Amino acid sequence: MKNSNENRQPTRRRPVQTRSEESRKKILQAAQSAFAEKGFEGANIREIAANVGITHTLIRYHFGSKEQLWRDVVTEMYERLDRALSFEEIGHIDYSSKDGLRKFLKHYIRYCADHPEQARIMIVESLNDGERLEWMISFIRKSHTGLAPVFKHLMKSGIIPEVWLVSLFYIISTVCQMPFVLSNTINRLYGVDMRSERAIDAHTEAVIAVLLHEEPAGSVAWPALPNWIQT
Amino acid sequence: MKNSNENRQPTRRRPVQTRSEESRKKILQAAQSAFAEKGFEGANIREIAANVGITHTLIRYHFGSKEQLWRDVVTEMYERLDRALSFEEIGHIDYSSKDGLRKFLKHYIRYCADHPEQARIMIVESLNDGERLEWMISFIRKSHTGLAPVFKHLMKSGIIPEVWLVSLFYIISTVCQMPFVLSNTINRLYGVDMRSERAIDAHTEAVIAVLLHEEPAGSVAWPALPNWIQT
DNA sequence: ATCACTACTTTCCATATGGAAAGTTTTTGT
DNA sequence: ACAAAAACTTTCCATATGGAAAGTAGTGAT
Repeated sequence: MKNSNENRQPTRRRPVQTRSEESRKKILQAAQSAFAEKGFEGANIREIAANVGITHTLIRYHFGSKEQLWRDVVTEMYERLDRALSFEEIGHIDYSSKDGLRKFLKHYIRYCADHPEQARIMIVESLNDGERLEWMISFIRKSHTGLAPVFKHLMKSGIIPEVWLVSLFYIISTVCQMPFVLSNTINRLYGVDMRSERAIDAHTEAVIAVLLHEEPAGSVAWPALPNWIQT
Repeated sequence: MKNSNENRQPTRRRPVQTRSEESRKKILQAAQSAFAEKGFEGANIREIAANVGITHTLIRYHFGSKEQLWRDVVTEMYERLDRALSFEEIGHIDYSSKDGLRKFLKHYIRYCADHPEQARIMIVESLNDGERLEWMISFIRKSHTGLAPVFKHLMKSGIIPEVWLVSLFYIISTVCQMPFVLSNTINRLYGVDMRSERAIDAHTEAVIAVLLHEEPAGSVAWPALPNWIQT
């Protein structure tokens, strides 16, 4: 009744219908946006359902509860991150080189730009604290466990100064994430759309330049800024 | 009726009583925590009132509405930030030197550690977007306007690579803020209390080392980390 | 002391929300 | 085509929430 997987073959008859999967996907997508915007408590399943064009009770039918919907959203997000940062993708890079770090940053910044909801949901739950954060910690720990050797190697190779690992982790990750997490503010403040290629490229260049402490190539045309900040 | 200032001397008689000011202060403090934890919609004035030991209608009496309470909280926060980063404090520093940047970072990181709610509220409202963010933008713009010359100077002096100003702003500010914004996650993940002096010092050292790209002095004993990350 | 004003509480209301129960429609295997 | 199962909707309920109205208690000037 609750878990979607158990729901699939309960009496071992009748396969899942395609319309069901379509509804599920649409609900998950809308729920991800809602939870990222409003947080768990602020989001409401009626609105999510309305955005998908269904009734709120269908969410309960598919996911059992608002809480379980949230868990399925988070699970899917971290699986997506795993795929994006899997060793198939970046595992072959030589981390001891500056070029390796550059590639990693490009990969991760692109991911953050494409999926800002992930960091948003993580942050919102961190603020709230509580059981949902505790549950999410296992996913976060997995990510950190995978990346820790990379960062340690970078420090030992002298590419990054040797600092407290926790700080380094949050310096690198938030520098990649936050402009996209805060895209609404940046848009209202600077009139820049952080989802634009120009902005993503400019930020990628900036992060690489600051972390590796080298002047940017200058190949990127930075998005223009309004007058109040220009002079 | 609505605005607290108008409420002070409505019929220009009877000064404000001290108990009133005490209630106001306590409400503002509790509201700041609540809004930072749950966001505007998630926070509820009944709970805030209960934490202060009053009834929720008294909040309405003092602030007019939940919305106005939020505005007063935000206004107070940004006034506090203004005081902390006012030119009296850091205006005399020579920004063109590395030492100037070091002093600024120490100042600001200390502020973020002492008042993580500010960045939390700013972030939550950015996620939500809407009228409240628009209203808050004027405060944010003021901060950015004040700091932009500093960052531009640092870039022209060659202390920081010349990058897109928006990126630089969010790189520097979030690097200072986020570990304290996410202290709940860090605590659950690494067992480290980011409010501790050791953690604050370690992070300050890390930020300075990474941004200025110099090996840390090593005078700070980093907080110990759990086994799963150690090896 | 007492009166007027401030500070605060009690009570009530409309609405929103997650969830439960029961019903209806659509799909599918035979 | 038809019965059974899945997919989805309608209806109802309990609770939570912000706010309004009216009442009570505390305070200070005279």
